[in-house]
Amino acid sequence: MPPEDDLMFLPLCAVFRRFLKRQGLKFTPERAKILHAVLSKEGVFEAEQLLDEMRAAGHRVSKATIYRTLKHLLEANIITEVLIDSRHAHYQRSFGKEPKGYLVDVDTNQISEFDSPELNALAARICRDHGCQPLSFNFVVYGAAPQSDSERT
Amino acid sequence: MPPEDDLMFLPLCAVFRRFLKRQGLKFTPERAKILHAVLSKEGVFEAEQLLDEMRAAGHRVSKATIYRTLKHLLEANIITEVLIDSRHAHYQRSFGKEPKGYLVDVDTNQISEFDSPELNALAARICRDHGCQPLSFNFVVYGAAPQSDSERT
DNA sequence: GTGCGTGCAAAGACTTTGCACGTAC
DNA sequence: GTACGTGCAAAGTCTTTGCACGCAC
Repeated sequence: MPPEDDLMFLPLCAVFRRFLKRQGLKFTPERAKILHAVLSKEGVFEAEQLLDEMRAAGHRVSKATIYRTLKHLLEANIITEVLIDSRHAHYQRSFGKEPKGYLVDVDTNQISEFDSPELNALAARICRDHGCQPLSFNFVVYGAAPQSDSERT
Repeated sequence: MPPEDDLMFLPLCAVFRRFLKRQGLKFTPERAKILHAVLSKEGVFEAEQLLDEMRAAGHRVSKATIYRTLKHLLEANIITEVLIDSRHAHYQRSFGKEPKGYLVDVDTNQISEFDSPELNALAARICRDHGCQPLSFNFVVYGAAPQSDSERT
């Protein structure tokens, strides 16, 4: 885990504890470990990935607890769901970050994120035009990276 | 079905037939009926909805055939997938339409579409900046419609 | 007549849930 | 000590697939 993420761990731990206490929920070692694993992910991640990486790191967590904790992290606004495809859920840390846009290379499935100051404004304008409060948005662009001659079919 | 959709049926039928022939596939009554049902949908729709409506209209089609045909319609670029939530797939007719943006009212789950000339340009620019070819994009804004006093919790 | 298409039911992928035991507060 | 949390396995939801029979070409 890069050092910046360790820097985030303690503060976000506190945020999460406060959120849980407010809901009458408990802060458990499993939840702490899952939060730590989440913060170790640079970009977009999936539930199964978290599980694999936590197990590889020697932590014993069940899939059920991962899913249950991701739900709490979503409610606590520490992570956000990113809709990349319709097969399974993708998440990303969002606490302390501006909403992003995502670019998916459909050949490699690599996902990069980009800042999108104009998207915020656009989303807000669309909502205003329809008489509602903007809550969030999801913007994903799909592109094909030019392939080298050797790869071309 | 509104008359405009009937106007689309014959031309899109021809498009679909050509697509199928090109792939060595067959044009069957089931595929025709599914295409007709798809064109009857004004906005975003789901596979299960199609099935229900077709059955209500007295057509006997299996779920499997619906899913298999939706796949062909996607490949034929007659419909497009819209990522609204991570639970199940949403589709919309796309043949002859510009790509749209979508606004979801999270209270009522009502989905409206809007034109987004600037999104095309933005998606293209993002791709260019990352050295790839723009293929498509998905932009969904989530908002809360202001509730009347009687509804407010 | 051949090969693709269809319906059905079973299997698959991802996510949620019921239950018995454990532990944060 | 009392909820809430956990792991496990089973159930749930949406989608895909195997198979035997049928039909478009």
